[in-house]
Amino acid sequence: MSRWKPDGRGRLEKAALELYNHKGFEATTVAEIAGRAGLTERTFYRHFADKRAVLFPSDNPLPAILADATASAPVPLPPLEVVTHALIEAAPVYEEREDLVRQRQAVIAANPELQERELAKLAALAATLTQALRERGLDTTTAALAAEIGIAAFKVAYERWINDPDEHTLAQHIRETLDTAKHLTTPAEHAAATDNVSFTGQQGTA
Amino acid sequence: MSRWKPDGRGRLEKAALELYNHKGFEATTVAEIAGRAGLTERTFYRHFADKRAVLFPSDNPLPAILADATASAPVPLPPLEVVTHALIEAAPVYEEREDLVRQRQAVIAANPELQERELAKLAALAATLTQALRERGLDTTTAALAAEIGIAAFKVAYERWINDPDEHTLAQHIRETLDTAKHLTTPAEHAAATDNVSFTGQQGTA
DNA sequence: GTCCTGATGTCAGTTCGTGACATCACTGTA
DNA sequence: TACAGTGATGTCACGAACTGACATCAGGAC
Repeated sequence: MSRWKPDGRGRLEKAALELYNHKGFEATTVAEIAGRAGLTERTFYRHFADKRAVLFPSDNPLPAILADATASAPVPLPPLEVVTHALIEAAPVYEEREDLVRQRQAVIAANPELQERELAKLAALAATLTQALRERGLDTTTAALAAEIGIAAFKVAYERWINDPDEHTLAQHIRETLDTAKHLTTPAEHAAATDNVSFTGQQGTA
Repeated sequence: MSRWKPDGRGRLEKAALELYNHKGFEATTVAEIAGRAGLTERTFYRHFADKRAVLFPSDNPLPAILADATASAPVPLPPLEVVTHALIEAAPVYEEREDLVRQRQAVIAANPELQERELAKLAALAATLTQALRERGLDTTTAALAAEIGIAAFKVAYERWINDPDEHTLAQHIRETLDTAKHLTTPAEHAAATDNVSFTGQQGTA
């Protein structure tokens, strides 16, 4: 028989997610994770760069999907439509793993360190999109702007998807959010649509 | 005479920036910073939450400026114009400290950990903007979207300002970038403006 | 069979970050 | 003038995050 139980990496991922959920990210030590997976701390660091990386898989398919979708979009499409197309192509990656994504998101939402890492990952996706748009012939600024705005809209759409359970698909939220974005420069009835203004008194100057 | 030299915090900030510049962020230990400032490591942590915080001042005036400018903008303005107005109001904070800002940015650009923190700070600004927009009567989604798009555009404008020395002011870059954003959904001559397409072959799948 | 490879273990060390307690110039007050 | 209180700092001890160097040893290649 084999010298070790198979898929050490998978066991570490599973153990980490369980512990992060059960007792919180900060309160969980790497030694605990490794122990639960039947491995040592040192081995954890052979699979993951740090304690946070275990939640951010390195075999992430999103960059490739975004790059391919951007490259293959019809040529006459305006930049933000290309980005919208690419993001909708990527949506199934989330939708197909909904349970895991939600569990993961709950852990991230509870910890600022993990939120930082999440933002970094999104920024990396924006960089991927930027490069792919440049390869379509866009100048650097336009490419970067379309990419960053696309990711900005994705953030909002993703949060809505997470918070409005099975109301819509993520792809639908992305489509709707980017449609909303188009009207942000017209002086329509944006103001005081309803009176549900929250007078909390705090300014959120964190 | 006083028991200690005055402005320990300031000395720590100065020492940290010098060392981060000179030998890099990672290679600099907190003990070194404290030593150079004539203090101890423990005292460093009384002034700053961690090694990175020394580059991100806690008395940051930006949230208040953005919140105030958002609250005081003319009512009939479309959401993205309100955000543009607020960002331009905030620009002098950077422009007035240009030397320090550039030095700080060089350090951040050289280190992923610091880039993460920078992204987190920008996300906090987006949250501040979102709240201020909601208090103007915008619904949550529109507010969040306008705020995130504004910050996305700010990122691009800021990077252009940093890289194009004294070409334009930051405020001008912000204005131009957000003007560009308005045309991102129209199928104009975005494609192949010139032939400076870079065929690097790599997909940037980091 | 022997050699090599690769995933893991062991161990020692550095650095980050924190809690607990000590010090002592300065400040106010009787 | 004495004396208590305050606050910025120092000292010490410690847990936990990472890392480099070397050891182990099943299984596959030849």
